[in-house]
Amino acid sequence: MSRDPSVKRLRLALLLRLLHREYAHDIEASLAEAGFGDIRSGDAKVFPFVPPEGIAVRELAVQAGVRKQTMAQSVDQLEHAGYLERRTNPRDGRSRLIVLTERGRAVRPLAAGMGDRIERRWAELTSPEEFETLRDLLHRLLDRIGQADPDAAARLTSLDDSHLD
Amino acid sequence: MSRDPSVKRLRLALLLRLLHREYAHDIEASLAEAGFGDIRSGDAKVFPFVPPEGIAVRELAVQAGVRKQTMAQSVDQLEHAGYLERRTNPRDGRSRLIVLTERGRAVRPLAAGMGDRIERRWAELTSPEEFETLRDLLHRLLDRIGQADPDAAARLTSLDDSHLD
DNA sequence: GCATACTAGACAGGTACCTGACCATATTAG
DNA sequence: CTAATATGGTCAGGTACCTGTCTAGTATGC
Repeated sequence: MSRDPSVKRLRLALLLRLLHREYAHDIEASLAEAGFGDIRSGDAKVFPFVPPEGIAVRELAVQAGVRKQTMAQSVDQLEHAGYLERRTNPRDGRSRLIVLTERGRAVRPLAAGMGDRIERRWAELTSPEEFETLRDLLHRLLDRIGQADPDAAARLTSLDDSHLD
Repeated sequence: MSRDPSVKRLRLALLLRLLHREYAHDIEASLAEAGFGDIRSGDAKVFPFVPPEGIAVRELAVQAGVRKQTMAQSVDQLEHAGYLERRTNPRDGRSRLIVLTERGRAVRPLAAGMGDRIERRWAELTSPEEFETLRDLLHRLLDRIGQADPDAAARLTSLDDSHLD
């Protein structure tokens, strides 16, 4: 793992931010190309987690690693755009079941594969081994941070899907 | 680099986001602890780049890796809170020079060291070698993305400080 | 069987970024 | 020296998250 001293050592935070932004741009481009330009990149994360029988907003939030309020906002957007519906949950009056509409079902396979495709493309830009190493290192670092700091652990619960909020 | 199959493989985007959020939380905690609770984490990035003779907003933005509009917002905040001033630039009527106030100068050394301290702490949570590898891999991946895609390259100019906007 | 938690979701508001359009000043080219 | 162009800064508006608080339903404990 050679270190090139001619390259300015950028702050880690900047590297993380730039890479995350590229990811979002890629998602957006994929959606637009497939004719779903009205889905915003942040909302695409919903689709892979909506099963045919429906799912609660809270559970969706845990799966996607965001707060329930953030997920509720995405669900609002997608409901408005006609990709999904909120149904009452006959088994729990507080909860509502999110289900895909016809239109939403058309997006599902695309959305599920999108993240994989981007990661595969990136893996090929360096090397698959290098990319897996990168993922492992990020994961390990997050785990260690969570172990070292209970507050951080609470924020990182999405890693082991205990509860959020 | 052992890969533990029992750990759920999280989407790269989620790992990046969570780690970036932890970084921001740490910055915030450091500021609050040092008595600068009125500085928001995103604005802290300004301090390390303001030299005694002053600097233009645009140049600050390049250094920090954000758009000039974003930097202008941070400068507004910090000016309001009394950490810096905008002076007219005698050499260019369009430009204004950002300089630290007395109060701002008190923050500078702290702000400059904060990022380093967090990175050092994180490096110790795994191992310094592992952390440097992580940084290198992030950097390499960004470089490759920039090489492969001119559009991405344009967004990533902060890596080689050519122009933004 | 009713008071006391606990939960799902909604509502309000904030942060750290982003894009696009615009204006005033500076630079350059004919 | 003027016209075209480039640049620094601002204004307006949007996105993807966040925190805190509230309400309405549900589950539990005596």
